Amino acid sequence: MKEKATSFDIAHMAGVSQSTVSRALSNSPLVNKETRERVQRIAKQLNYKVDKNASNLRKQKSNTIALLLFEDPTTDDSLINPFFLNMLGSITRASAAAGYDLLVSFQNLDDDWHAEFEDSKKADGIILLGYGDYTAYRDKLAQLEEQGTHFVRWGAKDNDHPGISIGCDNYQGGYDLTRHLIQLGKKTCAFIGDAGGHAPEFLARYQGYRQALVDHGIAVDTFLRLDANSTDEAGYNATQTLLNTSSPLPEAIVCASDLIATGVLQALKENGYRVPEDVVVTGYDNISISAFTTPALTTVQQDTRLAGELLVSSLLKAINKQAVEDYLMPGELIIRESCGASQHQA
Amino acid sequence: MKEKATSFDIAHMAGVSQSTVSRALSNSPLVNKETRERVQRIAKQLNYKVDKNASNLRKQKSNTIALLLFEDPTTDDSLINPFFLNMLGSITRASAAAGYDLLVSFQNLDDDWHAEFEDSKKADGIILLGYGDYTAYRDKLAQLEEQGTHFVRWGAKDNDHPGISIGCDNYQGGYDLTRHLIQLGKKTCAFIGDAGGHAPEFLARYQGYRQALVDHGIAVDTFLRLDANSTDEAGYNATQTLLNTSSPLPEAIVCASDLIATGVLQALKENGYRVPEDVVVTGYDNISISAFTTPALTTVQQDTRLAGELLVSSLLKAINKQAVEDYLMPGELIIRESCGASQHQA
DNA sequence: GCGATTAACTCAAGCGATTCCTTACAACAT
DNA sequence: ATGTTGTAAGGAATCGCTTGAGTTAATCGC
Repeated sequence: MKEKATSFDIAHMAGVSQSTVSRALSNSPLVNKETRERVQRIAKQLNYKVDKNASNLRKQKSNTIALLLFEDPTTDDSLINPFFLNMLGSITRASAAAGYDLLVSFQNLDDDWHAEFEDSKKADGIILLGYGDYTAYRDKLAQLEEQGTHFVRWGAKDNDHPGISIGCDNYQGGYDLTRHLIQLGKKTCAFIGDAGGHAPEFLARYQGYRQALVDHGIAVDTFLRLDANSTDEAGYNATQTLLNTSSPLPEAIVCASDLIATGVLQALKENGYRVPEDVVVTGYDNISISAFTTPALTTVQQDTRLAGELLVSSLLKAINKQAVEDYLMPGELIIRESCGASQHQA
Repeated sequence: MKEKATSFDIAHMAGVSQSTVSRALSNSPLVNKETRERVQRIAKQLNYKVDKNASNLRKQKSNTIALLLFEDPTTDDSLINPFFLNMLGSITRASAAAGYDLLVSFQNLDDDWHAEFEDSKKADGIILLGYGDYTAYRDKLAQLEEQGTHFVRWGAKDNDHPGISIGCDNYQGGYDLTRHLIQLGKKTCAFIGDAGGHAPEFLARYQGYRQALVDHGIAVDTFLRLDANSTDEAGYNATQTLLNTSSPLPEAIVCASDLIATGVLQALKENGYRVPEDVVVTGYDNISISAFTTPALTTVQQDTRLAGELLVSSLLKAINKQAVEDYLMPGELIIRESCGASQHQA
């Protein structure tokens, strides 16, 4: 195996200095067009590639974004929430489009993640992704900020938290969904999902749900609010609880995520209830599964493609010291069979 | 914002030379235990992290794996096949466990990917992931090999291809699935999936299907073989074609992937056919959707966790110049309702 | 025609670690 | 006292590239 070529080799072959090679390869106007093309031709011939480590070391920047995916510690770690998997896909695309490499890493919220990436110069900035109770990690975020680390966080803006946030308007989504059910004539709505605050997203969805009830003069019944983290299993269990404690069954069940909703559908089916005839169900996220359940889930779609692009572009702006603002994306109501509405709406 | 500390700063504070700091931080036995601990303590205090670029440059190795995900150019690029998304998750975990960073990148098969990563010293090795017709890219793989780039490829071993492969035994999977249907009494089985060779995985599944038919004395009817790439839409369309051309309907439809199978289910439902009563359907991959379709899909599960671990560990072995062998993992038959069998089997 | 401008390069100083090669010093045997 | 180990640490040369400063030689203005 031949040694890998360096810029000196190219310089030698092209009969110019090594610095000229460097400039030529970065299309600097400081070098004559002919020389530039000659150098580039030779470089291509030798299959030469700039050594990123050397280049980064010298430039003190890595052209790399680190993506930290936080696993929900409360769920089985063998599977990632499909929603985040989609986000990962879209972030990958967006950063590639911006010419940045993407370093992906799974983290536990408890780990020492806050000092790993930008400090070691592996990345110019960090994207934080995950449901999760950032509250307990506020100090770590604060430390990131104090270190001057550039980062963006997925989630709704919370004034308590340092740093910039890109997120979906979960409150509005929960509101829209619930209002839709009310307009379909449902008088009693349960809510299944961890609204206790571990996942701020879920809490916001709950609050939207609650406000919709209030605005339409429906009393909020705390017995109709059940805890569940974002798994189908938790949804299944919560439904069993609901069936045991609440009689008659509410007319609608609003779930904090599609994953929960699938478990709910399962439990209802096993207990002989028909959806949407006996009870209507809604999810949240519009993960790929939700179009294929029976009945297909009415849900709220978060635009993961846009989200990925916004996360990346905001981070890059921050890196380049431009002003960046938090952004709250609207969710889109996706109406399918599980809510019992027949007409579709864009 | 204070400047980031370098090893010189630590050296100065600890009253030792910079080379001693470097040794102390890498736990070299060449430095006295007390000195080592003192240096490490100071480093932690200053929140010092070794500069990866400098370190990598000097060591000529990056402790990073590049994952190249090839998109199927024939499908809508906005969505990634959920199976590969799962693989991505498991590879991420496995490489993190091995202490390697993971650089993720989406590529078109047509791009210049073959010379990007290891050459520029961004990664010590490459994992190639994607369905796909590697045939047309054999020369690129060969070039990788010639450059001395370390890489592992997801997919079945093909003697035509350079490099090592980790894959699932798609032939056996297709065989098992089809035999299962035959044992359930099905006499006519269609196959939907691109068996034309674009996706070698699909071809192997088809061949297994075919052999099962032959072994049980069932004639292979080429009219019952339909083309479809791995999308639900393609499955839907193929089913329409099947309904138009084949009468009566075959007793079973074997699909090359779960995604295809969901489209098939959809089309059958819209045309008033019941699954599994009128016709049974099987998928392949056991993506998360397949447990939630109605009826739930009988399919073959590929162990993505094991696959990820094998890909990573094989690559690391190759990097360390140890012998590596191709590996063909067995698939596991997952029996659900769509094949009409009532009993479950592990 | 001569100083001033400009285009096109070359020089050389880092970037921050790693690591081979010395050196310093104490302990021990001769 | 002299030579021989062994242990701990320092010196300094890289790794391959980027970039500010310095050097030519040609072009320009008046």
